[in-house]
Amino acid sequence: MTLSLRDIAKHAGVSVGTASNVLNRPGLVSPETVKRVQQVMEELGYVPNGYVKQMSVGHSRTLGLVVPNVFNPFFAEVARGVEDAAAKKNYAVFICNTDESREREERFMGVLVEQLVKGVLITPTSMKPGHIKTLKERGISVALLSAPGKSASECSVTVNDVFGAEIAIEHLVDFGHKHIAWICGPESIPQVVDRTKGVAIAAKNHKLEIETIHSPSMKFDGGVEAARIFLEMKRRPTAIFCANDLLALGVMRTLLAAGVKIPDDVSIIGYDDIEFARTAAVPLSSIIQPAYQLGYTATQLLLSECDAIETHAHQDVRFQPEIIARASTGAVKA
Amino acid sequence: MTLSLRDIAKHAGVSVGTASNVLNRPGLVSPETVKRVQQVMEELGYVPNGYVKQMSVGHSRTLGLVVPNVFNPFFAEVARGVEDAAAKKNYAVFICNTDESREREERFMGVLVEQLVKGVLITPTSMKPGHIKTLKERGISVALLSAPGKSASECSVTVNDVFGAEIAIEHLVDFGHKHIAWICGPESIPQVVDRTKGVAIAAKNHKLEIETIHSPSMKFDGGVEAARIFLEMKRRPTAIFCANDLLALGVMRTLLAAGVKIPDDVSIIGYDDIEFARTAAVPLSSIIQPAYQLGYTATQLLLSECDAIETHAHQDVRFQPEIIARASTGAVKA
DNA sequence: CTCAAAAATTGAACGGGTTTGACTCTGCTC
DNA sequence: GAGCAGAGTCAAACCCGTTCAATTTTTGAG
Repeated sequence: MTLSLRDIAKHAGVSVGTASNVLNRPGLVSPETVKRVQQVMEELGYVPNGYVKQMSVGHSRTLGLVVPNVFNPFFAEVARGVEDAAAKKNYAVFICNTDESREREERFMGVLVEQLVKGVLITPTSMKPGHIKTLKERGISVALLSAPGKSASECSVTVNDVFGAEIAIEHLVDFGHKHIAWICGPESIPQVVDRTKGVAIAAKNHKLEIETIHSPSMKFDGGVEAARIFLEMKRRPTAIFCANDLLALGVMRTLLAAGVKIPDDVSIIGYDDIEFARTAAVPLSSIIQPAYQLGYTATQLLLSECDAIETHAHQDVRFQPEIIARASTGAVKA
Repeated sequence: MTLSLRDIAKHAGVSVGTASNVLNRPGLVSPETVKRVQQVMEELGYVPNGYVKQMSVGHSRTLGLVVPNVFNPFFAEVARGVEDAAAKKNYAVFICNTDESREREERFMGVLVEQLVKGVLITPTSMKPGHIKTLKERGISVALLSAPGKSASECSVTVNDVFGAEIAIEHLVDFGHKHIAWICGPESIPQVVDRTKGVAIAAKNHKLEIETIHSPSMKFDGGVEAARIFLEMKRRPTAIFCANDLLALGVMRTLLAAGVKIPDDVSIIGYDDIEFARTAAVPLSSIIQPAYQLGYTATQLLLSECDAIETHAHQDVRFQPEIIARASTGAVKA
């Protein structure tokens, strides 16, 4: 049914070996033969079977990108960086969306191993390093995306989340806020942990009162839920720092709907600076992360490891976040 | 290096065939043997080589999802539907982002054929049906996502785009608008064509004056650009209908920045009702499409075709869009 | 024209699963 | 105790592109 290289060889009157060489080392084959074989391939519409090829060669030209939520514009931007870097080296990218679920994360690990991907870029949702060990045992390179590499057995590209949280809080302090709500996501997420650390440092430095509200997810809904909790507090903080923009937008919507004025009654600042932050009802102040860069750099690192696994030295690249102040943060009203 | 089924067989003291049967037809193997082999697999941490397996079987358990822009929340939602439906039948999904580029679309087609995906879900950016034929020749099932199936050789799931555009325009007409700008994307995109049709029908029915502004892309930037053109018109329309929400948000931002009041000076309505439409500076009126459903249904259809290719009858499922009116549309000011 | 070196080509082995036809046991019937 | 069905197991064939040692053809110097 499907066309095999043997069919091509037969049609072109050459051996399989020669046909294979036409594809992979045309230098070894005489120009006329190359032309003839290529013509037959063209005519019959031959496309090599990638599975067999990769099996024969022993490795693939695919990468896996495992992120908690592709639908978060921040990760979308990261993914774009990854794809561009991968495409440059002719790699394809398998995007895996774990939806912040441990179970899905594990399922995908299995799929990736089965698919014999060459390398995996992962933003771990759970801190469990077991997965990564499993991958490495199978000879799959791993790079950590926006999570610090602790094991020193893989590359990582991060943005300084501790610092990012610090400058976010300091921005609020500049406006005179002393009582601040910190809406954070699941503590299994490394970024959340670091940002919480940053909040704590800033709180200590400036003697702030921090109210932590836990959201079960880093998504829009989580923000809606957190805002409800916020609204029920008897003594409301004057400002809110959210672990990402999606949360912040959820919070903003809920607060506005409840008649809370932003920033007059409450200031809000998010994290990630996704495209929609600036188009929000009240343009959202946020912390800028170089998302595209993050993905691009991580992929370059990963591919350099794949290409030269022996000589490769693991690196941790760290970017610095910046603040972008918009209308959602302002001075405390008396 | 890597563990093969032969290693497992040797360790468990059985033949390769039996080991294979343990994995695939445990019914044929005695309970004790199953247990013993499984134990060995567990201990040694065996993961079957997916490539070989798929090669041997001749097909994979992967689907390709080819969309113009994963980063558009609408497609993100579609993708989620696809993933859920696929996961239910234990398929993995390869997400391919064409970025509205013909070249990328073609490149991915090659990758998908090579990867021997079982089926492909595609939202064609170009109208070129050649790709699809190529896929079908290779025995890969295809389903069209939100594009009408013309060839009757595949399933399709669409939302009635002609009607959607009609109700959008009629909504504007209800507010007294007679002079309307239609910001449309590349005409190679089937949805754009249909929506343009709907605009034309409504224009005829209500004797409207339509100004068409072409945007090179369906993305945020396209909206920014289109808005600049709009601002330069000597006699500005009183309302704008955008081919999708991303465009509309780009337009909105640019207009607001230029001091245009929405909806007092200009009404804006988008298409897709992405999550961010309602959180925009001026909550955006839009046309709701059942995005998740779209993806889910298309995948079910595709998988039913994959499972029973002979008995499968192609279907065209068509959803109806609905309008959601928000603050961005209002009556014409005198 | 000869012969060795270079170029081109061949064909079989390989990889790691699946599948299948053959074979060996059981346990049962008559 | 012969005959037989069915369960369990095995070994070999197969899938298809890659690779490489072996063979054939071409080239060109002497």
